[in-house]
Amino acid sequence: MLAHTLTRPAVDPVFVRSLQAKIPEVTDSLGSGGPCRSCHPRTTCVPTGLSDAEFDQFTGLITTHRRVKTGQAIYRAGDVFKGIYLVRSGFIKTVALLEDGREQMTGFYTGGDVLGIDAIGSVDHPTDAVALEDSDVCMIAYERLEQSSRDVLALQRYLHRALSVEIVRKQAMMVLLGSMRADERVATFLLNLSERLMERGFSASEFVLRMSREEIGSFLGIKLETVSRVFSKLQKTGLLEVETRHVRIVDIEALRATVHHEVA
Amino acid sequence: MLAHTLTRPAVDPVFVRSLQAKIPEVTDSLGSGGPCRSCHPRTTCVPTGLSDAEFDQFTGLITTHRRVKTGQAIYRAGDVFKGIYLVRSGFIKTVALLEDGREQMTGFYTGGDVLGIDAIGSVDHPTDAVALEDSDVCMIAYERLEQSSRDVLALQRYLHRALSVEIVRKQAMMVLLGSMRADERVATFLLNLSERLMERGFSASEFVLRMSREEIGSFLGIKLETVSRVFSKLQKTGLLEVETRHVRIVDIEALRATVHHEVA
DNA sequence: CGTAAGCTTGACAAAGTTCAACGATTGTGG
DNA sequence: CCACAATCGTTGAACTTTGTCAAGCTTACG
Repeated sequence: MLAHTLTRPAVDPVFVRSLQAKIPEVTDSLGSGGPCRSCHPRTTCVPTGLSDAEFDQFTGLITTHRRVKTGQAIYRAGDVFKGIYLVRSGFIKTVALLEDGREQMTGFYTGGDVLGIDAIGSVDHPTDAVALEDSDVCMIAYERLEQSSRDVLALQRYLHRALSVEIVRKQAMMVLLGSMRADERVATFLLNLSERLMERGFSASEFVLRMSREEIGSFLGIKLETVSRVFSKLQKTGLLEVETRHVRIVDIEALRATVHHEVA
Repeated sequence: MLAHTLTRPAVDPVFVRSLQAKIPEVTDSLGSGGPCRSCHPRTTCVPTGLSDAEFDQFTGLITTHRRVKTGQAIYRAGDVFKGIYLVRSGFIKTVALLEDGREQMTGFYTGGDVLGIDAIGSVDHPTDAVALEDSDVCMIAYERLEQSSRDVLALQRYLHRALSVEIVRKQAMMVLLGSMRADERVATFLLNLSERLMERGFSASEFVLRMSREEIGSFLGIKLETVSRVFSKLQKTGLLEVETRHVRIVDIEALRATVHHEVA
């Protein structure tokens, strides 16, 4: 019953700091009761409705704890699926590769997100997962999770929710890719990012993009030049301030209005 | 132990027939041991690795068996999520609706597919499910499935696989929507359809589309006119024969080559 | 049998891509 | 620690693809 000693710390208020002072004292917290002790509890990450015993059971599932440097892969498409990953800190992209070499970004994952869950019914991973900055992930072996989610209802629900979140997000991306114009896509992207950062305690209006224009474009189904042009346009119209990777949302309402563009 | 009396009949060789002679003797089979007795077992539908007892347990999960007429909804976005559906026969589309009225097709489902699984972690359904022809679906109440998948490993795996299939399909659609040109999208769509029909025992080269050009377009992120033009072009180049909704794939290899268009 | 809905095709407009040049930022090795 | 190379980002101009609008035709349905 260590759960009451749990430090779920107030999250870093300066978002940018994660770019400089990365990798907190991981090994330390590993020494004192499992790496998840200091994880931020989210709906998508550590289940919230767990008893102390259940929480211990959950953190006990963690098999591996891994640091990845910028550019390194956590797994590659075709790798044998061993388990899912909880992102502890950092920023990770997942990429699908077509036979002819074309790439499509399928998702961005940050602290509190569940990664690699799309492989859950398969033998191997369908995508690459690559760190966009030095990151920190925990693996839960699928076999153990499978077993435990049969024993503990809360874990089963947690797993189903994580899967559902993934489906709903992908579905939302289908809508974006299938029916939005470039400026709507970019606006939606920024609003989503803003919201997710806010959930994690960062500023909703000012942040640093960890991905290149090309990666944004690949995610949104447009070219990097188009991304750049939309940024410039949004800046010109006063909704946004952009300086390379530093973004400040000036008029969030107008940005929201951009998405549901009234066809004049 | 009734499982050996199971009639998993050879599937209808004439695909078109499902448009005329729909709805087999459902009520009869309901009377004699559950509607799933006559369901075609698929990786995505009835689990294949079940013992007789497990199979009975699975079919015992079916709460409701429902017929829907063309145009009727199985559920609407916002409806309370009660359970997932197994498509027994027919053809169903799922549609996401944006605030400003735009629609995006998120999927097509036919015999053997699992429907509504994207709601599994939520209170309500995120999409509409509407029948494109008279169809037949079975509902499995989520509460019961949740319980049973904790008791029976094979059911747990089945559920996970169904969820995974959904994610992987959506991911594939993201790739299509994010990186393919109109003719590649249409070709991919036809090839997928062909493959899925073949899996179900229908002709892979000749079939009837159950959806309109507009619905295809919505699914593929292009306008109906573009769908129509691509069909015409593929016909002109001899890869395809199209007559309104009747399609015959003439040169499947060339169609495959269309997808991975060598950028000359 | 007529009407509505769905499909095709053409001409034109708009959005996004491609290619290219240049400026800015980052990271590395001298 | 500076300088230079490599990568990344911006912008312009021409081009390609797809969307839009409109008309005419076919098919399905009441």
